[in-house]
Amino acid sequence: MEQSFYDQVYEIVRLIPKGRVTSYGAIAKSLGAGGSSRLVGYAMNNAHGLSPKIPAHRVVNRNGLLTGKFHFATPDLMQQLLENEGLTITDNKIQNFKTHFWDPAQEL
DNA sequence: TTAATGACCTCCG
DNA sequence: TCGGAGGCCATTA
Repeated sequence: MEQSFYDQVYEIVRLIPKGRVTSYGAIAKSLGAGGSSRLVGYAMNNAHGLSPKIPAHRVVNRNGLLTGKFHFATPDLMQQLLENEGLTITDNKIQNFKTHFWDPAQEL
């Protein structure tokens, strides 16, 4: 199987530095698929059993909201992981999201 | 090949 | 300000 959109997503997600977060749309856009923001989330669905582990908890929606937290082993896992990275989560939302935002296109 | 799905994003009321 | 509906596009069955 050739390097599909998935692999691109996985690679970028793995490049997310500790304590940083990004959005699905930003990843999709950096891949040149601006409109396929949903594909990023879809890829994450398969990223569950991949190795090395994909820090999907560092990927949130445009509002910095933990929309996909229910897809983790436990809904609290995502928030806990982010807090463990030094981030602050309130109401399933990342505080200072803009400050901790990591733009893949900026690194690539 | 066709049809259905999805951890999103944006617009309209 | 809040809620609902549509659109994008690749992957899977």
